[in-house]
Amino acid sequence: MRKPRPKDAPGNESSATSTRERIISAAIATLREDGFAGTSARSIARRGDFNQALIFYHFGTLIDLLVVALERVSADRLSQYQTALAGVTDLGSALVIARRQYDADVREGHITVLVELVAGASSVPQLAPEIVRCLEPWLSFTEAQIRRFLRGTALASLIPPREAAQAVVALYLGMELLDHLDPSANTAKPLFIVAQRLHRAVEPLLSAQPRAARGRPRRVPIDEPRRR
Amino acid sequence: MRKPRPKDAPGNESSATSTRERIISAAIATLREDGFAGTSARSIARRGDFNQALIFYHFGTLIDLLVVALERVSADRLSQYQTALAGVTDLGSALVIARRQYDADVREGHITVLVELVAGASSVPQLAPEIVRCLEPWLSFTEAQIRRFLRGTALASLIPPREAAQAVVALYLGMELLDHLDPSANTAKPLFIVAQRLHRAVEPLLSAQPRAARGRPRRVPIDEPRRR
DNA sequence: GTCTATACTTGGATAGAC
DNA sequence: GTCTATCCAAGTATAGAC
Repeated sequence: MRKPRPKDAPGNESSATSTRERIISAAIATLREDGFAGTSARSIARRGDFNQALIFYHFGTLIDLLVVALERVSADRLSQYQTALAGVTDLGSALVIARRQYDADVREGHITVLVELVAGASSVPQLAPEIVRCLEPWLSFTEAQIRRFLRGTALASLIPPREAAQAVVALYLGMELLDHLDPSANTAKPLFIVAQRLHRAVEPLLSAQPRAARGRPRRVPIDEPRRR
Repeated sequence: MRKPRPKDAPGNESSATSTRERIISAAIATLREDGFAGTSARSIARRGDFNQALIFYHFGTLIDLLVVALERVSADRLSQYQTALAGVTDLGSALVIARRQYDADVREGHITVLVELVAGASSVPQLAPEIVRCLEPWLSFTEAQIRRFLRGTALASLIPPREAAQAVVALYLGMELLDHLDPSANTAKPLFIVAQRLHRAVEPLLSAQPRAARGRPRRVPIDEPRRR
């Protein structure tokens, strides 16, 4: 099936791997600066100031290069969020940190790259499965956070963590997509503020019942089997 | 700037406008069946069984045709939602109706077309402003609904309708995008169920205080000026 | 491993006959 | 208004010299 590619990781000689890195960086930069539409083998090579043919020598295919870039950025950002939220125990400060992290991502354009690729999958369907693969760690991370902050609250019986995680990721992507279509929309920023406001208002009703609930909310019957 | 296009609406002779319609339908069908990646002047013409050159005669540009298709589908769906939700007064049945409507949209692939175009804007940037224009009515419709169902509840002082509407639309798009990347994900469907469950649980705390609030929630100070 | 040159394909768009 | 034939640009990918 696959084209007989030279090799994915060339020998360890001199500047070999270094060139690979240069190409990856150039690909990421091009996605960030010129968007998916402006990302071609030629434009990447121009930006990175190397020969266009090198892309095919090192990666076999432009798409394969983009997939590597995707993995790189995705893993990079996720680990940032993971370490940033590692020691945090209360939802309030988690929101503050997430917001700070998000601002940085927007400022440095990390998210732009991901969104460009996600959207780009509509033009290059072969990207779709790869994106799904890279999104999965985000989903389970988000799910874990939700589980963590829901534990012991009244909402725990109402919100299924997996589905909530999907919704959060979808909301995140959707907001970026909108802001990206119309940079003046600013969908995402005010949302964090509202979230914090809501949290402050609702918090006393929830976390104020750490274990034994006073007048605990009746468990509403579920009309579908709990998944996963 | 624009190329000297023949005319947007050709004379009223015989089957003239009828051809225009055929082309539009074929474009929509192609977007739905083959996705944005599979949508070209040639593929549209093949599906509609007419000559490829007709597209350029009637619309000047492939993109212009896609924009017309976008407007068509968007306006169509929105009016569906509007009439469906017209007489509804309580949030509970609104959720039921929205869910029914949504199921129909998915089944018939209407949303697919919109999402393909939204995502396609990453490859054809000229689509972006047109999409923003078509999204605006959805935003104000959603905002109006939120206003309507929030009025008189305790949440009214916590949730700014415009921002909430943006979030809802973003969530909607994001879920479709995810389901579209991975059809087995099924992000959207369970969300409606959770929403209904949440509503049933929270409802007594909210709508049970129609006017004068008993022990009304203190108004949390806002740290940013209210927009719009 | 890197370069130049080029083959090949796809797809938007136009000319001009009918 | 519609068709055939064709042009042209962009972009992926490869061959082969260095």
